[in-house]
Amino acid sequence: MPLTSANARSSRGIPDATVARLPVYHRALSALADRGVTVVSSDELASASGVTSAKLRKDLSHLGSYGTRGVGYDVDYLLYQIARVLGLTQDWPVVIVGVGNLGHALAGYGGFASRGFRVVGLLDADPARVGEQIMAGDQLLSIRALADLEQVVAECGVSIAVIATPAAAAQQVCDRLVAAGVTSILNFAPAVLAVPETVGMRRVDLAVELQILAFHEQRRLGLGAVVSA
Amino acid sequence: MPLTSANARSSRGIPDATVARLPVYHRALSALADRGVTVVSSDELASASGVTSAKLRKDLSHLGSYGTRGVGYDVDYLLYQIARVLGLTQDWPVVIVGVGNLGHALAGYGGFASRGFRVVGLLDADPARVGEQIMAGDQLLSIRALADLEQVVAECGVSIAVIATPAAAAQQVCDRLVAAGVTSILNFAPAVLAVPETVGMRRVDLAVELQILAFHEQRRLGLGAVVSA
DNA sequence: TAGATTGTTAATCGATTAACAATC
DNA sequence: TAGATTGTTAATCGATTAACAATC
Repeated sequence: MPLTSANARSSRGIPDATVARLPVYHRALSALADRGVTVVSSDELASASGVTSAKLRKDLSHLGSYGTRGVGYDVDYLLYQIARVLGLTQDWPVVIVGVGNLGHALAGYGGFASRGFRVVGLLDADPARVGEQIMAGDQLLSIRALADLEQVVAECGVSIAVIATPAAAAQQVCDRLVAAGVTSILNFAPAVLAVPETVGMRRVDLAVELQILAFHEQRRLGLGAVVSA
Repeated sequence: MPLTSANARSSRGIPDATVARLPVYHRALSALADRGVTVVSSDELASASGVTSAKLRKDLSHLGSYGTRGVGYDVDYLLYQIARVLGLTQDWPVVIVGVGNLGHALAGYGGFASRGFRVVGLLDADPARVGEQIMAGDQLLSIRALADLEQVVAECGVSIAVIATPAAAAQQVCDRLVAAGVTSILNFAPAVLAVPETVGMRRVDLAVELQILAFHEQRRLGLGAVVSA
């Protein structure tokens, strides 16, 4: 989903609506940089991002004054500034719980690493699989026992976890992760997870995208969607 | 990500912000129904969904008058009404292009089937894999040749496709899908896909969730996220 | 200087919220 | 009838948009 807008503004004063669009700009700028473009106008970047130039300039103005009047924006510099605001310049240690088909695929999935999410731990409940070597991004990791969950989280400073277990195990894993101090959970198990209100975690439904997509398919003639992971 | 709100209102007059929350209500209602609850008040459903009761009632009022004053909402009836609006009561044929680790996992992933997305075709470029039998939801499917793409789309009335190919192949597959009449593409290849503006497809970035998540992690003390697929 | 393009302003529009009349 | 809870109203708040002054 869209992210539910529980808070109107982030602490830095950047509106949520703007933050939600920054990754789109980041992606468009990356594509431009790959093509060797060094400077881009708000008009060009806007149409590459599918927004109006007025909205783009308004959004960027919340980050600071990174453009040059009469010229445009330096692609690399703007790319860095957006990455910084989004936390993409930081390293985010991630643990994956459940190394079945999906967990295995997610471990190898390049989309994590390229956004600063570094898989530092693979956990599985099956004792027979403990010790198995798996490629996670550019490094080889050994599957560890589920019992080591708390230890891995503490050792590596993990604050983000991916649950890719069977549905039946998901809630118990979730409880242990929260207790261990993990503050973000990406749940791929087909289960609704409960977290104590006091923890203050917000819930984001990836499935929302698919459902809205269906809705729009049904309602709007010829209006489809490209969803990118 | 959040769906970009290109259009303020859908054709039925339901605000986009409301539509984006309907799947959350749907999920909360499902959990209640599973627990045997038959009637729920706006207060109860709101706290189960993480919104205020005022917002919930306002949202539901856009669908119609499905509650009973002094009593609450019938869980099953409301569930059906929301499902209908979201298009979950319809069958959406889906084709998956690229049956590697991720494509294989997605084919078997229960989250598709339970939301009306029925996998009707599996395509792969590797001739050696054509004919291979794969479980997709509750049915056995044979992998077909990539050359059959147009035929499968036409035969099954496919309007939604999942791209799970290597990055290098993604754009070509995307072009063929669009030409064949597919209006929604869920792209898991680590590539930015271009679609002609005239097609009018909207772009939704799943990765946005991860990036916003990182942002919030960084900015807001103790405010995390539960992302559910 | 002249042309181009940013960053900001102010008006418009949609979403949220709290309060309450309607009604079961 | 009395209590409970919906559906709606009106005020508030945030987001979008177009126009333009600032400035490279």
